[in-house]
Amino acid sequence: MFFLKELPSREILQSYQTRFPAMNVDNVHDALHMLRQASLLMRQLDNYFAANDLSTLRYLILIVLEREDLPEGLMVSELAERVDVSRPVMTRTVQTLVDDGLLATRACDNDGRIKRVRLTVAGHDTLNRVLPGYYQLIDRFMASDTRL
Amino acid sequence: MFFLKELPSREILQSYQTRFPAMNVDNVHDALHMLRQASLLMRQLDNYFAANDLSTLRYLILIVLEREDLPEGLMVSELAERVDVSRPVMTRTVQTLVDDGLLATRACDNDGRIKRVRLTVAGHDTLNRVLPGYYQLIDRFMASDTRL
DNA sequence: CTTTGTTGATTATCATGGTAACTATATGGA
DNA sequence: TCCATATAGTTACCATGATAATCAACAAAG
Repeated sequence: MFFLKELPSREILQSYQTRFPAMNVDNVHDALHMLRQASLLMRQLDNYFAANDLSTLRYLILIVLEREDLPEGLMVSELAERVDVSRPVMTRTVQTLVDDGLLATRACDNDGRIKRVRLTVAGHDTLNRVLPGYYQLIDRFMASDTRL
Repeated sequence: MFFLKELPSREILQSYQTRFPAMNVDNVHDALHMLRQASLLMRQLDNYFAANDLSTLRYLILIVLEREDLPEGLMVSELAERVDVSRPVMTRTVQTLVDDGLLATRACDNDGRIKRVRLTVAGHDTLNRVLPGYYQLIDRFMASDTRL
């Protein structure tokens, strides 16, 4: 994600308001502020995960699997649904996590179409290694956030 | 951008808190909520711009140029700086906007390295066509937002 | 005036998101 | 049973972000 370095001031938004009366200056101002804050936090998170051989998506897959904690694991399509990403992207990303030893897959006995994905021990370990710094990063970001 | 469909409840965050005492439950909760809201709004904006032969980046380039309103226009690197995107991406995207007739470029007289980018009439028209719906979309999103 | 370094823009390549189309398996009705 | 349809996963391809390397033009020092 990315966003404007310098957001439009309220004065500039006011001038747009005369051109487009439907707009609400406060709502637009708040929305732009939120988008920028989210953009900055996402960038920090991306960098943090990248420094730990992960990505935001790879992390989310691990955390979802840990949270569900099903011995059978989850289907690729269930993961895609929960993380809100397309199935082809999930297929590809799960494959890289299997290659890296953080996930394991098994064919389903009853249904030949289904592949079940679960965390390996290394996957659990990676999560435990990464989570403290993740929470710390969020804490610091929110503490320094000059919200309205 | 993307994000979890279902965020961890406060209870789940509490249980993580016992494992990782450094984390602040409220901060993490607020941060995750913000990230998801931003993700949902970004998706709506992306769809809106795509339906108007734009993208978020293409829109931002147009709005920055209109806001600065310099007859000479802006350099590619100045645009990249303001929109917070890499210069190669800016080069590529400016080129597509020139191809579509929304921007025009001119070499600088004094300095052969510099290329100045400015809005065409069609570029201005596109902005004016797109802005009302853009503000309306943001207004509606913020109005429906169940913030904390 | 030439060499050296800097700056603006671009090219090449990679990463990671998406959609469309395909394969294999399962399911349900004629 | 057999065919039509649906579902899970994948493959192929495209869009758009990044970084590293390259090219051309400028500037400054010897």
